[in-house]
Amino acid sequence: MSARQALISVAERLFAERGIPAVSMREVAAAAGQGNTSAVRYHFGSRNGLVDAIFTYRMARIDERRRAFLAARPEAHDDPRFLLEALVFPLAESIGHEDGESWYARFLAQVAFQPGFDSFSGARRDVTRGLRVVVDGLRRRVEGLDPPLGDLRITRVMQVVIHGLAEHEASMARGAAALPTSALAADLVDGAAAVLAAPVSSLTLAEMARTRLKGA
Amino acid sequence: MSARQALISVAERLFAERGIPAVSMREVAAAAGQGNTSAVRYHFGSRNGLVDAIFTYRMARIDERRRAFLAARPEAHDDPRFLLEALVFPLAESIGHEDGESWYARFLAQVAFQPGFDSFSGARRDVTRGLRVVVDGLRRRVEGLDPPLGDLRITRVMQVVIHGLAEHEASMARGAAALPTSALAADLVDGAAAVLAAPVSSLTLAEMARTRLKGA
DNA sequence: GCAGGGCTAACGCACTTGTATTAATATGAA
DNA sequence: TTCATATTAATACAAGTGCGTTAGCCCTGC
Repeated sequence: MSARQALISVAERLFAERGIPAVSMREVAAAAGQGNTSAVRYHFGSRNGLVDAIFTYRMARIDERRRAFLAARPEAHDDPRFLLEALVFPLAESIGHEDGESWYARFLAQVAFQPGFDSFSGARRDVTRGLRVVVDGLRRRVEGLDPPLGDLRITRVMQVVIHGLAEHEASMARGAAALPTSALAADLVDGAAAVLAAPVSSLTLAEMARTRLKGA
Repeated sequence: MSARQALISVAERLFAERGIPAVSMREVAAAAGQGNTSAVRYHFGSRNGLVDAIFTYRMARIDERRRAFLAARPEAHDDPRFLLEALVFPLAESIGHEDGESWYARFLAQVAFQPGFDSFSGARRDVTRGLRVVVDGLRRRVEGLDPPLGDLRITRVMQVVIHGLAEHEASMARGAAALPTSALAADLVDGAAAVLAAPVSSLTLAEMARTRLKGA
């Protein structure tokens, strides 16, 4: 394994276990077997460069599987449940039955919701082409709602999926997972579908109308 | 304002904005106007002590309102929607129309899902009595499901609510909130109710049966 | 062979960190 | 007032931090 690859793997684990800002670049280098204290700086430029590299390295394979999943049923691209499966399953596979433990979900949960982080810009764009298809499809699904509610639903689906997987990954790590990953993934799709299609209550409608009047 | 109180307020903001491990104790003390670099250590013992103090300080008022909300309708303690309102509204009020900006939701999102964190133990127990009523009520609601699924639903509700509020708080901070807090809170109840009551798909049932056989 | 460039090791520097110690000051009860 | 106690200020120190520089290594193309 190349030094660059070792740095990525080791950093992914340390970041997931202890939080990204809590890990020093020296420690990453040392844990990757590098005598050089500036190894991370040399290979990735900065801490953010390393974070990007981890994100991209894993997401490349995941999104590849996602595109394959989508391509298998082009006629179903308007079925929200199918889209959610395309969102969840490739992620779940990558944390489930690899040979050993996994850390990517916990890493992703820290990165994906940082203010200013954009999954579709820069070097990340190439490894989120499948994700974009999913998000666009889901967006079409919530077009009937008030625009602010629709956007909210999309983010909420992402939160449910990513934090749900991260929580599961942590449970597995401490040997306390109540379900195998495949079952959890299926349940996660159920939950995400429910969030997406949740009926808008009369209270919500009233509250939106009330505050809209007030604002005008 | 006492020094202790100033430290709590300032630390809450810094932790929310930059992440708990990324903020040094010196910086907290300095930002609170303390010349003493060991002020946090003196008042709270450690970083964790400070985190506990922030959690407790805010949660005391929030849970008080929650208990009042619950007490207003004792006959509705079996209505999941009412329980979710008791969960969400007091939290939402504390981040919505206070005079200024708020940071507690983002702080809470970092703390509440840390492995090993228990909202109901130690000094936190007193300020989560209302929360316990809610959780117990919700638990009764999911008794019909397979036990692992029920627990999963409860955690998922918590994730939706806390991360949903944190996201909203961050949006407000950058002036990009699509909805006022009261409307978002109502929508969050809709989402949480949907997650709680999401039907278990045939795929999930099949996956659970399959993997249970395999394990036996 | 051998020159060159990519990679690694070793080390330095200025600065920050948690932790501690001691002195000064505020506070409140007798 | 007076004195004990609680709080704050002013430093100190060893360890760790990001960042940078220099020198050696290995491997490939010529």
